[in-house]
Amino acid sequence: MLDVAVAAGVSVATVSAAVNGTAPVSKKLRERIEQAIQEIGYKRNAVARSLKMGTTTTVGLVVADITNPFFTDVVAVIQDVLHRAGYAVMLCCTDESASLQEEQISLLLDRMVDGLIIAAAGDDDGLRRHLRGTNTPVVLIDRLCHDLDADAVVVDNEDAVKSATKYIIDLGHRNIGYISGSLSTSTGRDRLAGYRAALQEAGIEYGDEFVRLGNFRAKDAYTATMQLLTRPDRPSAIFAANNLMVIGVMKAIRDAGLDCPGDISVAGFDDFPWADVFQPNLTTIAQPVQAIGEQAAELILSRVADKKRREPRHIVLKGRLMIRESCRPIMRPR
Amino acid sequence: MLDVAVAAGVSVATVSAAVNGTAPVSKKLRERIEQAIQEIGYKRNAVARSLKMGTTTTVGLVVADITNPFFTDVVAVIQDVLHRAGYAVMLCCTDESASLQEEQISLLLDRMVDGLIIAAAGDDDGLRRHLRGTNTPVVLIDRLCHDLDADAVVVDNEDAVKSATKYIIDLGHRNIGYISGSLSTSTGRDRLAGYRAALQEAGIEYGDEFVRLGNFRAKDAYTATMQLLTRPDRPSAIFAANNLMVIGVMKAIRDAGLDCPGDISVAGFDDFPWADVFQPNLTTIAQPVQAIGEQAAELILSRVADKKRREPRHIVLKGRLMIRESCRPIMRPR
DNA sequence: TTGTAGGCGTTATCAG
DNA sequence: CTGATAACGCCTACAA
Repeated sequence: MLDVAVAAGVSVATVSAAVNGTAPVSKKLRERIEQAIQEIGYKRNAVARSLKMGTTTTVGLVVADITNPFFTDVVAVIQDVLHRAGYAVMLCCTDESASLQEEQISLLLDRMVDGLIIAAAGDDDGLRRHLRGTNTPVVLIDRLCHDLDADAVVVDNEDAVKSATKYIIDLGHRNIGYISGSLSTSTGRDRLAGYRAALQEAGIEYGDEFVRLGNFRAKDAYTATMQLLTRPDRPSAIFAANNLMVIGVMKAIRDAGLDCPGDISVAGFDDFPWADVFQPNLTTIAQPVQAIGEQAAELILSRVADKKRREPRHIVLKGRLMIRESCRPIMRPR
Repeated sequence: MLDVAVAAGVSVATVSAAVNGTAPVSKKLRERIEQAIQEIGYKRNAVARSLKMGTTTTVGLVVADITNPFFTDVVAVIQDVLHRAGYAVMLCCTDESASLQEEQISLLLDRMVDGLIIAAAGDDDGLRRHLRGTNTPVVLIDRLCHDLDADAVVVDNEDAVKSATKYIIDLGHRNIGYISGSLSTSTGRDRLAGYRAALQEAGIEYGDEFVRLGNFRAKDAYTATMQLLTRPDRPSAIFAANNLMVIGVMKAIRDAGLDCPGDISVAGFDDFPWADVFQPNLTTIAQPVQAIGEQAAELILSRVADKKRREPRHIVLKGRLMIRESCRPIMRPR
């Protein structure tokens, strides 16, 4: 910047004013400065600027699994609106590990991100500890954190799973397997609660033996499903609590020599772009990814702009049941 | 840091030395400093550090489409190894737009990233112009940029598509449709070249009417495929030049009331985790995503560590044809 | 309208 | 071993 200043024969203050439009600068000088900038190839150093201003125009985004299409969809829209607002996003991935998550958040906080959007992984304690200290705005997405009064945008998981389970029950199923996500996340807990609520409402007794932990991952879901399938009273339907796990469920069904939906019905949380193209067409719960991303981005933007507003805002959106062909009615002896 | 210094009764210089291990500090003082740090809850300000050091321990990662599973897989491993090395990654998404790409690169360069990993979108001119000026290390992934002597890790696209096309030809197909990616990317061009090479080698005449532009997107691939399917001499097989486009192709085939592989065979670039679970099991070319990510990350790391080494290194890996069930032999009248 | 000077939090250099 | 001090590049009073 100093180079530009001498080249244009002005002071650095004038250059700064011209570049940022902070103070009025005569047209003549502005032009000289523009030209000098071109010639020198000057680029403003955002690091120095950040140090002085105490703001980085960067927000940190930490998600549990960047490989999960649901998260990538959300990340894409967040990235899009944040970029439009002049913000960069630093993406971190925690691999569903609480310790990695703490590291990543530290890393982001060190770099003075202006805000943090987090899809929390694992245990809430670490999160709270890390976030309590700072006054960096935080918005939680997808998963809530108990006792942390941050903004959040989530889906009504319980309601969504409840209606999907009800749909399966209405098809005549009674033995319904459930492949659960990690219960240390709010989504894991809420979705399971939806399943139980639907069962209870239908007067079906809940049995622990029908729910198996899949940890939101295809591999774990595979072995969990295998356990279900080898039971003498194997379920006639299975619900998987996220997209990755549905894949594992389907793989297990195939390897067990079974057919979906012929032998067993399947439904899962999260939709796929290809869900209605390949067989069997999967019945799923579609999340409003676009809205989630937009709301999260706007929430963080408004927080950053106005740090004082204190009452946390929770936005809860609805999932949508996409009925396709992977669930089939069952004839029950009467 | 000053607070820590006064709390520990030492100078900031000593604190800095203790924190970074830059200079020997007596055990006694070190302990006092440690304690003061705990009490105050001091965290080193990475921005100030960056300004002083001229290094941000951050690398920029710009990809054309964060929604594409191929890219997310690669991003995940890059993120992983970079994080392990203490680097943060700033992710930007260009949506296959050249202008957006320039913006994103500017943004990253402003923030003084130590290195740049780029899956280039669109036209090469802008890229070159932006990258020539800086001496920030760059490694290109997936797509090359003509006349830019940067490190790169790519797949031998021509070879991979050639062998896939040969496989289809050996099945007896002669009219083979090709849904191409954007020809302003090296992958778009190289993959098409592979298709043409296989045709030529088999003595099949190449016809422009059988190749349609899908721009690496499902939607464009859908309409492109529809054009192919409504021809009187509709192809008996179609190859799609990436994962997103295969989805579009399959959707079009379904909507045209056709069956794959009964009526028409399909193969595509990029594998899916679920490719062998749903019907039809898709025949694909699997890319070595793990290796691509690792190599790219290590390349940028070594560049950052040692800026002087000048000769660019190109790493080219091989794709692997995953033969499944979406291509079927054809009986030809003789 | 323009210039000068001080400081953001660190680190490096050099005396003590 | 430890402490004072000068940058790093930018922005903002305040003065001219």
